[in-house]
Amino acid sequence: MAATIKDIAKKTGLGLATISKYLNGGNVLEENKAAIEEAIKELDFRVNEFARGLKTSKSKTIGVVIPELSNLFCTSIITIIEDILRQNGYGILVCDCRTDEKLEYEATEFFVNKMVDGIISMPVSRDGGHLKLPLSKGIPVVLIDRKVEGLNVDAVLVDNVAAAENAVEYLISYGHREIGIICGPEGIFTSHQRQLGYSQAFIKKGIFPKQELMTYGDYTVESGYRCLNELIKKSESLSAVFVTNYEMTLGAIIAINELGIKIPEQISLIGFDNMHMAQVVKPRLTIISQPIHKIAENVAHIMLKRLSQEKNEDAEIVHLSTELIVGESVQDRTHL
Amino acid sequence: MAATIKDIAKKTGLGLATISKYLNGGNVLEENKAAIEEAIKELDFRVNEFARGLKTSKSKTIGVVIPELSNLFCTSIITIIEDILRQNGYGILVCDCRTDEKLEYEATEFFVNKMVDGIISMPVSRDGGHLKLPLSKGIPVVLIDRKVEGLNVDAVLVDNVAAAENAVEYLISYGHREIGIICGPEGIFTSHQRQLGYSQAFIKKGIFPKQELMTYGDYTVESGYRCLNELIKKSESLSAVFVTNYEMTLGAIIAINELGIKIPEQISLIGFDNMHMAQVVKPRLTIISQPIHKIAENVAHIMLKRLSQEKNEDAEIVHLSTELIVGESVQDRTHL
DNA sequence: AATATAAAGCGAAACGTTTCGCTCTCTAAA
DNA sequence: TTTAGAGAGCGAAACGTTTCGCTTTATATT
Repeated sequence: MAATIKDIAKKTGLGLATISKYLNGGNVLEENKAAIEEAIKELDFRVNEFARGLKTSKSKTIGVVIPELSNLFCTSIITIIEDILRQNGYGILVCDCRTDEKLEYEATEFFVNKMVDGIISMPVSRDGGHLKLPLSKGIPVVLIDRKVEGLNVDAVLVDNVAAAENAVEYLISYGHREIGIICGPEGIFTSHQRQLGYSQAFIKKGIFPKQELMTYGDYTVESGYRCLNELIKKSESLSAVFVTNYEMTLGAIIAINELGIKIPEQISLIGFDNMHMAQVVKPRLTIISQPIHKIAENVAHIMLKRLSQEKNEDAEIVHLSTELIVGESVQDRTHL
Repeated sequence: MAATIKDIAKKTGLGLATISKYLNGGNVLEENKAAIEEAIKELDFRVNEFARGLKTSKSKTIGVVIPELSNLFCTSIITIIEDILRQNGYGILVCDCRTDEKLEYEATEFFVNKMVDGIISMPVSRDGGHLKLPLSKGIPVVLIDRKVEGLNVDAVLVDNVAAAENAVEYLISYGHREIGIICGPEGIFTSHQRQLGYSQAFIKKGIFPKQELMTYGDYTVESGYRCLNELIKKSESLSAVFVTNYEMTLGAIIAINELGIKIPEQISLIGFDNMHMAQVVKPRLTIISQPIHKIAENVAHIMLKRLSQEKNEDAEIVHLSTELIVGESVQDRTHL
């Protein structure tokens, strides 16, 4: 039914190889080019990607495995990656593994069977077990947010320890001591890193971080809301809270407002991500901002580089740093 | 390099056709089945989907075009659809067209060129122009949230007029008259529908809806925040607000809390979507809840049905209704 | 015992590209 | 004028499946 290059060849009187050469950017006489283009338009010819793939073993498709599709950090990054990859002819197959290692493994295998040319993963599993299969097949893998030890794989990372440390140091420097933290889920790498930064900031000042000021959410609005209420209950003298992702920051703000507590007079707050939101709320939020654009661009470009090169060089690990955007949600207590 | 069915045939001593039959669920002797399975395991054989696709013209891939990946309504639905489709062997190619008609068109064409077996679209364009191409190629299309006039296409719809009407009627029945609405972007179908329902509720009571109480956001948290502030500025006697999506509901709540206005004593609120969130906030929110699970399931199953049938029957239009979940965010003013 | 029917298996052809190895023509250099 | 070399073009083979049409074997029915 659909036109093939044979039809184009017949119509133009040219050979198969010439049409193919045209399609793949080879040298073809101007007049023949024009003829081919006309025939293509007339017959509404589209390359059959199955046949092409059979010869080239390239699907021009990248698999993306992420923990949650309902997480703004994830989706913001995907949107940008998708944009860049599509402009280069690649489509993205997406799977949200719901922070489940088993599903993550299955999704990755599914992608390999679907013949993806590459895999982008924001890994859930600690050992990156799901990546063994694609790697053994020579399929390039780029990691987001987490390096997997022992695996020689490209990764784009953010220094989460430093991010959290900066936030807490900042609070300490403004005279805060009773600082709560709303962490992510306990098993997750970034969550652990941010908690580590929190503790380090205290330890460097010779203060021992208090266990009861650490609460664990699951990166959702609801859990931020719940954890903030927990903190308020646990500590009478709580003067500041550091929230470690965007959704939980929203939840925490809702809870604080509901309790009629004033930011920053009664409680100081440092949030996470989404500068846009932070600017619009009053008082403007002091936040840790991750370079989402840079992360996504790096991931996409590293992937494109891998896809276009033969030899696999050593893994490229990009480290990006976060920024502390100062708003008005932290009170200066040094002169109190 | 990779094993093919020829290798399996050689190893088992069986013919090519038998291996193929096995792979596609035909009748094969128990003992041969076992032999094939062993060979498959040993050689780590995986069907080459390019070759299969070349013969069958099926990619086992569905393209999904949505307006925004940062919208929870969209992503919640996609997550469920993806789950169901993957369990049936289908992968989903995703494109977030940023509410841009041109990008929507390009994405759809891109998907057609990528040989998707079907397209799921939450359409941005009014005339569904982007769907002409896939439809002309006999590629099944399922629409979410919007029927396109003149196109005989399956769709899963929610009665947004009734949803908004119910919400506003409810407010009116509780004695509210000065009711603001935070609408979505002006060009968008669902946005328009909800606004229509708002107006109808008033008109049915013989009241003429006030232009100045209608504000237009863009379905983001920031715009909800902004619109609520607009409403407060515009009307002194504002007693209730109806917000027409989840993100803007969040933004509105943040704004209300910030202004120190009490819900429901000083202002009543009806939000949209995300029951989970609505339950957790205090006071519990009264919301219009869309049947996200049902929407996604219907879309996925209609698509699967289309993919497995030869003849194309008439379009199936599923209408789902929303629910008004009563919380504590609306004040009874009838006895004031 | 003869026959019909079902089950299981087989090879060859076909799907629509890309690419190898080749030829022919034209221009530029010697 | 001769000779290289580049530019442009060509057909055939190959990629790894599925499927058509066929044969053989086993079982059930008469």
